[in-house]
Amino acid sequence: MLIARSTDYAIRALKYLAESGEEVAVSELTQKLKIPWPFMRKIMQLLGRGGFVASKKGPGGGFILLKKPEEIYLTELIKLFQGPVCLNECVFKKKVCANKRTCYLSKKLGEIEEYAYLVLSRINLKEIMEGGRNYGKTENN
Amino acid sequence: MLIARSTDYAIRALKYLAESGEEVAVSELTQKLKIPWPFMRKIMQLLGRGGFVASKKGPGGGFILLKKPEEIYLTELIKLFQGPVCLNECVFKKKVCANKRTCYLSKKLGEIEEYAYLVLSRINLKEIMEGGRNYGKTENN
DNA sequence: CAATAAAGATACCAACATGGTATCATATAT
DNA sequence: ATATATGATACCATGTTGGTATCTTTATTG
Repeated sequence: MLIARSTDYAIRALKYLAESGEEVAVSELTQKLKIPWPFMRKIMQLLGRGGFVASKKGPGGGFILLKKPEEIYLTELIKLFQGPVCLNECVFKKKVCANKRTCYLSKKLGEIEEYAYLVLSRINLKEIMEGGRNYGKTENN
Repeated sequence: MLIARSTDYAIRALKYLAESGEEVAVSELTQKLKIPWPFMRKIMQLLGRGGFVASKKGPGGGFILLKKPEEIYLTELIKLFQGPVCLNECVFKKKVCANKRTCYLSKKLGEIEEYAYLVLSRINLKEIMEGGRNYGKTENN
């Protein structure tokens, strides 16, 4: 799977922050986005460490977007929540396959990965917000 | 990950069968390919059910290739061992995301998946055998 | 025909990743 | 001072996947 749940939640949260423009507490996020509270907190903390949002403690505190939506690229979020985009890691993690360079399959998988990265690295939050008018709304809303 | 360990083992086994041309027992496969015996058996059984190989019981029995290498496509093997190639399944398995059709991200992920499928569906065993002269040889051999 | 060598079927186990929870510490507004 | 927010971190639950074990069935061969 290219996009994990955590990444998806992060996108929704960032989108919400972008639309709000002001400080938003996790309690609000969790209510509006219907995402489990402690999990949302964890995600916001990571976003903080990743430099996407700033946090303010205390009453009235919360999170605020640090970057412009058009500066937030999908690959960066994926990297933060799932590690580097990778589709072709050789099956033999430890004793790495000796023939990485000459392996035909590895080459082909590499091509796919490259393409995937290219597409993903061009997608930014702004695009997502505009392109999918209803991103992040499930059947239940 | 696009290719799981089981699929990789299957490819190696098929390659071995193709090169051998005759009935090969799991015990031989397991020795030559350095793959755990019971796991190899399981994989061969699946390959049998998938119609890639025929089996013969009893002494001297084993598995023999049913198709020509150029007729064995990677996507079919992947489907057999990992299920359908899928990179963009919506995170919300049960209550499926209502906006699949209008979701911008889903569209983009779909494009990637399509490309991946295209590349993979064109790769056949013959190509792998020729292209990667040493496919399936790890550092230890 | 008995013994043996193979596969068929199936249930089980272990390790790891991921989604999700809980708790205690720290900062800040009022 | 107290309430409300985040920071850090450790823990738990579930699913997937790699891997194992066992019992049954079939066929060869002496």
